This record gives sequence, structure tokens and C-alpha cells, in this order.
Amino acid sequence: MLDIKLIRTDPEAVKAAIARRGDDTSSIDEVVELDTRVRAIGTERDDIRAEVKQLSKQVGLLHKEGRGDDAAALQDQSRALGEREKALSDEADDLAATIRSLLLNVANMPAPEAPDGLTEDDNLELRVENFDPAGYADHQRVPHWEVAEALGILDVDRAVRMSGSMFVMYRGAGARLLRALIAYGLDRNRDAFEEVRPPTVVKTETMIGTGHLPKFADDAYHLERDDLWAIPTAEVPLTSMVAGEILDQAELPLRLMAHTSCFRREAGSAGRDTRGLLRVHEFDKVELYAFCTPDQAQEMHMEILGRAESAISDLGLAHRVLDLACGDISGAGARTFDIEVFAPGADRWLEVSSVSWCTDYQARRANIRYRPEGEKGTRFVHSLNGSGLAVPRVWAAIIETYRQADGSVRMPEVLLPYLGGMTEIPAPA
RNA sequence: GGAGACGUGGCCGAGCCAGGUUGAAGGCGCUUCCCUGCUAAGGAAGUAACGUCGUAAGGCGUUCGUGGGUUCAAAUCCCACCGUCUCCGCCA
Repeated sequence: MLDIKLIRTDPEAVKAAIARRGDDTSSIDEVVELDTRVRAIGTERDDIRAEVKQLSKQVGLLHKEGRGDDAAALQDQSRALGEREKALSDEADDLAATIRSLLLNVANMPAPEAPDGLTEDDNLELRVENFDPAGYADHQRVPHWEVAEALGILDVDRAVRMSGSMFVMYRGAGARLLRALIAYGLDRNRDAFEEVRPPTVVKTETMIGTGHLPKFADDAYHLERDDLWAIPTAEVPLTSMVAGEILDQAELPLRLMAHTSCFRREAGSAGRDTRGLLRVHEFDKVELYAFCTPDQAQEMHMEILGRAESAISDLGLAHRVLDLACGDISGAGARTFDIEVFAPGADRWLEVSSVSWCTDYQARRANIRYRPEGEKGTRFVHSLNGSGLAVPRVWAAIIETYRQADGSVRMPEVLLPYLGGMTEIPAPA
């Protein structure tokens, strides 16, 4: 949610920033107008309330003195004021609700440094690492869904039978590799991030708090009987962890990480990327998350990007880093870097991490503040998030990249400590 | 799932059953000042957030788990919801 005060004082700057995303700016004008009205009404309402309070005190005193008749006259007066107060109050509440719902649908302002452009074609490729398109052998050019089925490490057919399309099941060495990736993703950030294992299903108000509802209701799984939602990312519970709290500056930056299952209905992408692990309804992810002061935000953004990227490069996978164009940044982000890994078998780049700096946009919505040292009052924190390791697509890229000429799949060096002696997945007999 | 108790400021804890200068006693903690060779002890003052008006000082309003209701007036009465604790049941 954007700062209403900024919109009030400099609506043109806000509109200019929003326009860089290609978003409609008319709601900003609407907010400015409604805001003026709600404040005028609020002032009048508060004056009446003050009057009612004064009158009520007098009524109390008069009753004490036994002057009931005088009190009755004041009560009538106060009752009449109360009716007006109620009307004004209702109107103010309606306007405030309208303003809020307008604001909830306005995305964050992109950072000035975010590249211009409205689509993914405008994303800036910052660097490409470890990638030589001509360097892959034929045996690496087989898509993981074929390799994995042949090796018996991915059982899509049976998963579909029990849960429907776009659900998968890892088996044997495949399940073990998945477990290793999760442990690897967590362990390499253990030096600075607190490991959290939050609930996987949350209440409606929690989903609203992070902005995943009501806008993305169609993308989330809902357990109707208990009115609970399956989280689409650990970002939801991690943000809610400190919602409504005032943090000490000394606690910042607060670094958190969590491995969870993530559930997505993918309602808008039915029929797209349905092969193998490209797009699934349930997947494992290690999420990195930080709350910090505005001064710490830039550095923290780079830190999370660095950690996510090194996790990929230490696995020996080809990857690239994109600086997303304004129009391609998701709603809460002010600036986002994507990491894409190259899957030689599927012959395409797969997004495995989206590292976003959300400025105070999420904090304002979830009401997360801190007390700046040496200042009185509070300020909203900045929040940042990024996938430390999104398992399925990394798993897929490993299976394709590390496939040997004999059909076996070698395991990346850095995962060996997590694989209990398994150095390869043997070729099918 | 059943029965009961309860939810007050950074924390502890009164007030609620008899609604009225109670934004809320008292204590702890914290900040500043005084005293003191240092520390401890002691004394004084201050110590919520948010909204809005104001250059400011400050004014007004909201907030006693959340949301409704009753009333001239609600921390106090009524209803719903959320949560905590105790006992019983069930359970990995």
C-alpha cells in the first residue's frame, strides 16, 4: 500500500512512478479527491464527538447534584448530536473503505533505478554465468521428464491419479535429491538467517495481510470447512510473523528463512508449461526474507540476490540474472532481480528466484514498524524476499545438466554431504 | 469435541459484578536531572500508538483482544468472533 501522505502532497510524482509500470493512474486522482472529503468529514465528526463528551460529563455531574430535569435537557441535546455524529461517522467509514480498496489495488512505485519497459522483453540481462549453448552434449539435451521417468525418480502418472494434473511425486533417489536440495538451501544461509518452519495453511486475514487476497483468490487453494488457505509462498507466514508489531532498531535487519511447501492453482496458466516440473501445483521452496531499515535495504537486496545466485552457481548450473523492467515487477516490489537457470534438456531458461525489494509497501499493509534510535515515534520497515532455492526447477536443471553419456546422472559436488554416499543416480538397467 | 476461567499501556497488575473529570491506580522497566570519589542506594520529573488541525506550543479525536449493539455517556452492560489457561475426551 502506498503512503497516503505522499499521494496527498505529491500526486504527480506518484502517478509518474505508477505510469512506468504501464498501470492506470486515474485511481490516484480519485484517492486525492476522496481523501480531501474524508478529512473534512472526519474533522466535523470529531468536533461533534468532543461536544457529546463534554455534555455527557455535565449530565453526570447534574445527576450527582440531583438536578435531573437539567440533565434531561442536555441528554436530548446530546442525543440529537449523536444522530449527526453517527451519520457523519458512517459516511467517513465508507469513504475510508473506498480509499483503502483503491489503494490496495495500486502497485508499489518502481525504484528510480528499475529499468524502463512494460514487458519481460524489456528486462535487462545483467550477467550470464557458466553458459555455453554449444557446450552441451547430446545426452544433456534430453528433457528431465523423459530422463526422470526412465530413472524411476519422478512418478507423474501416479501423482496425477491421486491428485490430478500438475502434481508430481518424487521417488527413490529423486526424493532424496529433493531433500538434499532443501537442506543445502537452508544450511548455506544458516550463518545469518533464522530458520523458521511456519504453518502451511493460514487464516483468511493472514492472506489479506500480505495482499494475496482478495486479488489472487483464484490462485490459492482454500479449505472451505475451516476457512483456511494453503500458502502460495513462505512469504505469507513470514510477513505475518511480525504483523502489527513495533520492532527495535537493534533487531534489524531481521533475517528469516523457511522451507515450506507452496501451493498454487495456476488458474491463469492452465495448459501452459505442463511437462514435468516446469509448473506444478505443489512445490518445495526455501525462502529468504528480511525486514530492515530504509538505509539497510539496498545492501540487503544485494545480499539476498548474492546468496540466491551463489546457491545456483555452486551447483554448477548455467544461469543468468535479470533486472526486471518496471512493467514486469510484481505488485509489492519496487525493484526485482530474477535468477533464471538454464535447463539444456528442456532447452529453456527457468525462473528459479525472484528477489524483490518491497520498500515499505508490505510493511504499511501489515503494519510492521520500528523505532528509529534517537528519534521519537515509529517508521515502517522495509521488507525484502527472494527464493533461496526453488526446488523443482533446480532439480530438473540438475538432472538434465548432469546427465552422463551412459544415461546415469552424476550428483553435484556441493550436495554430496547431503546425499549419504550417493554420488550418482545409476543408468536404467 | 465437552466444562470452566480469562484477555487492560514495554512488562506486572488494579478498575468491570453498583456505566459518569479513568488514557486508565500502584509497581517494575526505561529516559533526563539532583545527590555521590566510582558503583549501589536515595530524591525529582518524564515515559503509548495512530489520525487530524496548527509554523510551533498545543487542541481535538480514536484505541483497555477484534467486530457489532445498548446508552446522553462503555475498559465497565449485551451479542458474535479470535486467542490464552485449567480439567475431561481424543491423538502423531
